[in-house]
Order: sequence, then C-alpha cells, then structure tokens
Amino acid sequence: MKRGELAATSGCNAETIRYYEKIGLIPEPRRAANGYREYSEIHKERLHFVQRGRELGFTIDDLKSLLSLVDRNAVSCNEVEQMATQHLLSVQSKIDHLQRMEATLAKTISSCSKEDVPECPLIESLFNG
Amino acid sequence: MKRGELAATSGCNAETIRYYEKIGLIPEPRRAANGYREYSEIHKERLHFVQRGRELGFTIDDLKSLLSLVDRNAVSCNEVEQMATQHLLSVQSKIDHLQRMEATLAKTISSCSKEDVPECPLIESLFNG
DNA sequence: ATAAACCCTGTATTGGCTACAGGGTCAAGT
DNA sequence: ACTTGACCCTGTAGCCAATACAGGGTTTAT
Repeated sequence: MKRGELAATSGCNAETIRYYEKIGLIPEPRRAANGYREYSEIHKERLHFVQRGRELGFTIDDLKSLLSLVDRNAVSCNEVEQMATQHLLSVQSKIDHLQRMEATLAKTISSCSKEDVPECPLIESLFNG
Repeated sequence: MKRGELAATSGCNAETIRYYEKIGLIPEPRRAANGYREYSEIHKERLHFVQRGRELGFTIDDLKSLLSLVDRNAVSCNEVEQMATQHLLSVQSKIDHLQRMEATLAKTISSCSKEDVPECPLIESLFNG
C-alpha cells in the first residue's frame, strides 16, 4: 500500500502519516525500489490505533506510552486504566472550563439590545467584568 | 508603571505583555529615559479587556476586531453580538465534542477489570473501535 | 561595592499538525 | 514516443498563543 492509499482508506491526511512516522508513532515501512513507502496491515492497524486515540483526545505522548507497552508486550490493564482515568479527568476539566465560558457568554449576549447603538453591554463587560 | 508591576497587578505574565504589544493588541507605551516601558491606566484597561476576552475564549483576531471597533469609535452592538454569538456556537461545539470523548472514555474505562492482566479491553478498543 | 532583582532585545520552543518548494516517478492518453 | 497529470520523495516553514531563554544593561538594597 502506498502512502496515498493508506491516507485514503484511513481518512488520515497523507502528510500526517509522514509526520507520525517521523515522531515514531508508527514504524518506518520498507521502501519499494523507487523509494516509495510500502505500508502493510501492521501500519494500518497502528495508524488506526493512533487515530482512535487522538479522537479521544489522548496526546501524542500518551499514545507513545500506550504503544510502547503494547510493543514491549507489557500491557498492564491497571496502568492503562490509570492513564485513561487521568485523561478522562482532564477532559472533564476542559468541559467544565468551556461550560463556564458558555454560561458567561450566553449571559452577556442576552444583555445585548441587538440594536445598532454604540452603548454595547458586551464590550462594557469585557472592559469592566 | 513598569512591566513587572503591570504583570503583578494584572496577573498577566510579563512576557505575555510584551507579546501582546508586539502583535498590536495593546499600544506601545512610552519609554523612560533608560528605555524601560512606562505603562498608564490606559494600558492596564486594555490589557484587562484582552485578558477577559481570552478567558472567554475569544481569539486574538477576535479581540483585535473588537478593539478596532472601540478605537474607531464605531462599536455596533449588532456586529459585536454577531461575533459573540458565533464564538458561543464554537464553544458549544467544542463542549459537544469533549462530551462525546468523555462518554466514550468513561464507557471504555468501565469495561476495565482493573487487574494486572495483559488482556486490556481499553487497548483492544483503541485497536478495534 | 556588589549582588539580586529587575529591564531590554531577539530568537527558539511548545503541540499537532498542515502546506509548500523543488524535485523524482509512473500510468494513461495522444 | 511523448506529454500530461497524478502521485511520491525530502526538507523546511507556518499556524496559534504564548512561554522561555540567551546575553546583555540598569536599578535597588545591603
């Protein structure tokens, strides 16, 4: 499988695949005689893992750690669970933060008269809030 | 007021103040004879506006637009409300995204036996999910 | 007098990609 | 046979919003 094909079937940007290789998230594939990368199922699975992990918001470093456990055949469910729980907490704290923003924004917007006047409570609240 | 003092009273990192100045978010202050920046209340208010805006998640560009309206004495409540609403929508979509992550993470974590075994459903779900 | 604590400038780094420049290769159509 | 376009290669620059650091100068306190 060439890079474009892997990109097409995985939905991952072709440049991103090269990037993941460069930073060591997926192994370097062998090369065809012309220098083109030749990907196998192994790479596809690995890329899929990374994509899933990124969708769930794990950092590149998290994924490196998880993959290194897998590669060393040393997956400890306990350890993995700890990382995931840690990550879940950080996701929850981001949600919390955004919800605060949301509430303040909504409240501020609702104070707006929506007319074309210069006294804008929204701007005021940024200056004085 | 020197940079460090403005940093201390505003809670904004001193380097960040310099950065905001460089990108044109706050005006260049006059300089003392020794070259040190001399900030006035105007700068402090401006910085406060920027800090509030950033806390609410507005981008630097958003804040530039808002401040340019203020500076041109051309604040249109209508226009401001549109920007804020647009931003609120993007915050809500981020929340939505994170909540999906949260649900999936929580579900996956709950499938974990929490024992020190190699069969890790969490890892499995990243590979196969 | 000297040391700590500030200030100055310019530049590099972070994360997670994405894009581009400047080439080489290959398959299809004429 | 030849050209065109689509792919592939490499290295490097750019994005956002800061933050950090190197290598100086100045001020303040002891």
